[in-house]
Amino acid sequence: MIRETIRRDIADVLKKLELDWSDNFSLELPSSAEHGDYSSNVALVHGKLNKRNPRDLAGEIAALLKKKRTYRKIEVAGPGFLNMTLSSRVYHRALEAMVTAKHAFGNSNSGQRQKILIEFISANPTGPLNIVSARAAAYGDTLYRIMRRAGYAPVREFYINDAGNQVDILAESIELRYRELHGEDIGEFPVEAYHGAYVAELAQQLNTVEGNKLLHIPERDRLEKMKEFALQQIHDMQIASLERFGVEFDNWVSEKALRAQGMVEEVLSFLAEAGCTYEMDDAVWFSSTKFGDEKDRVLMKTDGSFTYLVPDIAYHLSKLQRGFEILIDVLGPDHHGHVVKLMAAMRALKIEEKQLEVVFLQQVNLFLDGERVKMSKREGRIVTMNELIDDVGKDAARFFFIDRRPSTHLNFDLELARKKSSENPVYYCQYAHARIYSIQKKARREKISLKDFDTSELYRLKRSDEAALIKKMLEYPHILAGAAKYREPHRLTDYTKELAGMFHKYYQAVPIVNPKAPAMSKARLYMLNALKNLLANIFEVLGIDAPQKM
RNA sequence: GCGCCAGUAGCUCAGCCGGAUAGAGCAGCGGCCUUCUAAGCCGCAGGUCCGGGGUUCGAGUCCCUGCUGGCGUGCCA
Repeated sequence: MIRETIRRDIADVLKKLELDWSDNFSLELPSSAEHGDYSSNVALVHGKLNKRNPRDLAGEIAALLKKKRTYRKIEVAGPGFLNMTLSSRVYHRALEAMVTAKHAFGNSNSGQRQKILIEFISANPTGPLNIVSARAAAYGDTLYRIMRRAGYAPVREFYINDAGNQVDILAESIELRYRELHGEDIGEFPVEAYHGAYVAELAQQLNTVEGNKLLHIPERDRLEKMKEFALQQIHDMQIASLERFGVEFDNWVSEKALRAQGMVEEVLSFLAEAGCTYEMDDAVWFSSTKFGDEKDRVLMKTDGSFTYLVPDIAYHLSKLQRGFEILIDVLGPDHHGHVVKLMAAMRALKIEEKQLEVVFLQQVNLFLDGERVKMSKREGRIVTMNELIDDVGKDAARFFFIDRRPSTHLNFDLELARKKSSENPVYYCQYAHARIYSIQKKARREKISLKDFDTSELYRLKRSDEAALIKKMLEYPHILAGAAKYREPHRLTDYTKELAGMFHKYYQAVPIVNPKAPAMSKARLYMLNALKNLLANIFEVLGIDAPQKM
C-alpha cells in the first residue's frame, strides 16, 4: 500500500519532468535509519537513461515530491539516492487500513489471475512418502497458498506413475512376500525388489482378503491383481500422510489413464510430424540434439514399449491443453537429466520455453546428535513422512522445510525441530502470537477495551520501535508478492522471524497494558492486535497453527 | 569429459534479480524474572562473501576463468 503510493508519486513526478521512463528502479528499506524510511535509486537509473547528472535529477525529483504531504523529509545522498522520510500520519493511516482489510491484508492481484499448474511430489506409487517428498509437499503446498493470495490462479496436481517398470517390480515384490506367507522358500530377496516392511504388510493384507486363492490363478492375472491392490493401498497411504501434513491436491493424474486415452501415441505422431524422429536399431529415436540435448533419446524401445519420456511429454502437453499458462514442476535433485530431454521436446513442439518452470529441490539430510541419519532406499531404511511428523510435529516440519531456499541442500536438525524454546524458530514465531493473546487477556481483566477506539489516538505511537514495527507489518504485501513471483516461500519465514523478533524486543521494552495510562494502552493494543492478526494470517499461509497459549 | 545446483561468522542460513558501514539464529562469554508467559530480552566476541580477472558511479549479487562439494549424464522411473 505504502510502496504503491510512493511508486505512483515518483512516476507522476517523472512524467512531469518529461523523462524517458522505466519502472525498473528500486524502493527499499535502508539498513540505517539515517537514510530515512525508504530509499530509491530512481535518479541513478533515470540519469543514465536520459543522460543526465543523477544528483541534479535527484534534486529535481525531490523538489516535486516534497510538495506532497506524504513526505516529511527528502534528501539526496551519495551518487544520487533519494532518501525519504514519511510523516507518521501516513503510517498510522496505513495501519488503520490494514486493520480494516482484516484477513485480506497482504492479498494483491499481482499475479493477474495467471493460470498456473503446480505439480509436486509425484512420488512413485511404490511406497510410503519419504523426506524428500515431505519437502516437496511443504514447498508446493505453501507456494500454492502464497500464489492464491498474490492473485494467481494456481492448481495443485499429483502425477501418479502407475504404469511402467517400477510398479511391475512392486507387484513382483509383493508376490514374493505372498508366496513366502504360504510357506514357499523364495530364496534370496532380489536386490532390485522393494525391501520395505510395508511390502510384507501389503502381502499380509492381501492374504487376509483373498487367502490362498491367488496361488491358483494364472501368473499374469495374479500380478495384475496384486498391482491393483498395492497401488490402491499405497495411494490411500500417501493421501493419509498428506492430510496429516495439511496438504491437499486438486487433481490426481494417472499415467495409466493418460495412456488409455491415446495421448502417448499422439505425442509420437506430433514429434514425427515435426520431423524430429527416426528409426534405428529397431527403436524409435528423438533427435533431441537439435534442441539442446547432448545425445538423441529413445522414445520407443526395441520391445515396442515407450520410455518414460514419452508419457511425460504427453502429460505436459495435456497440462497446456487444459489452458494453463505456466507449468511449475517441483522435482527432486535426481531429475536434472530428465528435464533436459523434456525441455528439448517442448522446444521441438514449439512450446514457449518460459511456460515450463522447473524448481529443483535439493536433497534433505537429517541430523541427530550432530550426526547424519543414514538412509538407504534399497535396504528399506528410509525415514518416512509419517515418522517425521510423529517426531517433530507438522508445524516444525513444514516450517523447517520452507525456511530454506529451494535450491540449497537442507540439513534438517531433528533435535532443534523438537525443541520447545526460542532456539527453535517455529516456536519463536508462534510464541509471539500466543504472547499477544495473553496481553489481550490481561487487557480484558483491566477493562481496557478497543470498542470505541478513535484511530486519531494512534499519534501516541511515537517510539522508534513502534514506528519500525508498523513499517515492518506494512511490508507484508510486498513480501508475499515477491515470494509468489520468485517462487520462494522462504521469504515468508524469514520475514516472520524478523517480525516476531521485533515484537519480543518491544514487549520487553514497554508495558502494553497499563491501567494508569489507558489511552496509551489502547493505542498499543490496537497495533498489537493488528500484528496478532497478521501473524495468524501468515501462519495460515505457512500451514501451521496459531496457538493462543503455549 | 559435459550439464545443473551450491560455496557468505565455528555451525545452519538470509541478503528484497546492481546500491550506501554484509545480516539473523544456533554454539561461546557476561548480564536481566516481586511485572502483560524467562518458550523471552540486553551486551560482548566472531568475516580474504572459495581464488583470480572483467563490466561501472557502485559487485556477495552480473560476465569470464580456475578450485572444492553434491547431483545428473539408462532402450529405469
